[in-house]
Amino acid sequence: MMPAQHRLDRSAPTTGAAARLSRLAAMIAASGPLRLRDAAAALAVSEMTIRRDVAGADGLACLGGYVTATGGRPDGTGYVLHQEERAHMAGKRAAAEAAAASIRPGETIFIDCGTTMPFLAAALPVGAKLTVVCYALNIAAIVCRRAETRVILLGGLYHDSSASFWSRESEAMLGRIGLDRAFLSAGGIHRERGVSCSNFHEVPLKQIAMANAQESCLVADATKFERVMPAHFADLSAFHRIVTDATLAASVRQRFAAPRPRLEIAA
Amino acid sequence: MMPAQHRLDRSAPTTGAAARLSRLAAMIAASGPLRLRDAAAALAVSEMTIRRDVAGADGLACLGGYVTATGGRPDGTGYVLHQEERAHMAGKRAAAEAAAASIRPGETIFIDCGTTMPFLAAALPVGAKLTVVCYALNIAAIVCRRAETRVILLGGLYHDSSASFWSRESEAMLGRIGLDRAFLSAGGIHRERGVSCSNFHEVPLKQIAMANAQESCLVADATKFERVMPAHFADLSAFHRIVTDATLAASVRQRFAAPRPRLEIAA
DNA sequence: GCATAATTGTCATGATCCTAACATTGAATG
DNA sequence: CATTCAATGTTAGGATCATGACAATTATGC
Repeated sequence: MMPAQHRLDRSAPTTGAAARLSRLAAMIAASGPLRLRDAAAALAVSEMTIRRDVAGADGLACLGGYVTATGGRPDGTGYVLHQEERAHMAGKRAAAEAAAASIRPGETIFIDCGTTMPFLAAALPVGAKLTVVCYALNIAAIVCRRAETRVILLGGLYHDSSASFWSRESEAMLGRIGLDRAFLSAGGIHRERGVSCSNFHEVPLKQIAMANAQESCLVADATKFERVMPAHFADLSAFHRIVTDATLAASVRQRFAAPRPRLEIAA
Repeated sequence: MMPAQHRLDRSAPTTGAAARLSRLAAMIAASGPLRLRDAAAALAVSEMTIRRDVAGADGLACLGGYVTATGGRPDGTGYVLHQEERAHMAGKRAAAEAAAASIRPGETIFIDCGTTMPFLAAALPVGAKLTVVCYALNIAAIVCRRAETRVILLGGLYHDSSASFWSRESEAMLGRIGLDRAFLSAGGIHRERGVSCSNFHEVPLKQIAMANAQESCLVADATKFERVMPAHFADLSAFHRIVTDATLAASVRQRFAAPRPRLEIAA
């Protein structure tokens, strides 16, 4: 009935299941998912033992012959998706695609970071010869695949929480770029308390982009309304448009009915 | 003989394989790998169509029933590699891994762009708490997954040929970063005509990195020796080490036998 | 030294995935 | 309207993966 741990924990285990697990975790953190047979060969045990080790561990899983980290980070590490994270996927996509529909060929646009913006990046009109300015790794990864598109990535120190970069030089660079449209995301949209996000380093970049853009467009699924996040970065009136999805409650729509920003509901 | 494109490009592709691929990439960027059946359901097509789409795309792959982002694991297992990257893969990996072995915990290192450097990025010692400076998208994609690693990406305008960025601001930023080691790649290594690459925009960044580093290490497979590319960026004597693979011809080894740079052959 | 228990390896079975081949749909063309 | 071709769906098979049972090995305690 009682499980295995009948020995005291050592501080540095060099043999046994615990040692294998830590080595596995290190290998995966270093270079991504690992083939099960490679893991078995590297640790000089059978695949079955790897499976058993992983089965009794948090944060690791065997899927499709690979041993991989669970927890699904935005860069594609790990296989397991949290239901929570995907719950509003349809809303994000609808809002992002509606927002992207307004883009005209030849424009220079700014794309924010966050989990909504990848959908916008993917929905950019093809063959439109755009110039895209961004500061997130996952956005760049999508946009850089497009033909006929100039991509400017604002670099700097990487922040894992939003897969984005920041530096003083990036602020200066962005300040010199004239934008046709800026597409911003937000974690909170509140009638009185304005628009906010969770990461403070994003604030200056968002603000500079809005200041330099002829049109500022806020893109967010309906769950972001009436919420407030720690980092305030703009008042509602600073936006020309808010694009969201159709699940926005009627009462909220009423409260946000104003000439500016114009509230657009994606079909 | 003529391929598919017999219609003029529309401004917004709402159907077709290209549109599905973009959406898939967005979903994966937003919330990690997807179950194949979920992807099929979300895009209202069969799993077979998802497989076919993904098979004809770079950067995505189907693994174990999931569709996931590739790029980051240069070991070839189930991953799509560009033709260029396939060539001399064993040599590139051997040289890169030998070069990475010299890295000590806590160091600040510069990693160049090119097809050899992803192997080095993947071979960085685990748990070493490094600071990594880079200017290529694919390098950043690998390094940003590592835990306990600070990543600084030098941004700017994207150049597709080497998946790298360049800007004046990046040069300034790099100029202010003190480096323990700079790992450089090259397309040509010639005894008299020095070290060269194909893209001119890489030249200043390489030179600044070398100037700021305590040790400059050239990493290249054996096929790069005795060749000259258009953009000269350094003399041989500017390097402390050259790390290459064991297929280097004996005659060439003799010619490059010098106290500096020290020629190291990976086993 | 022996008995016991934990650990690991091997095998077998069912489930799932991957690929190829063929059928079907739909759009463009004459 | 018929034809043609590309794109997609369906089916089936072999390959691979996942899981449980059991055997072999190693470690531990008396």
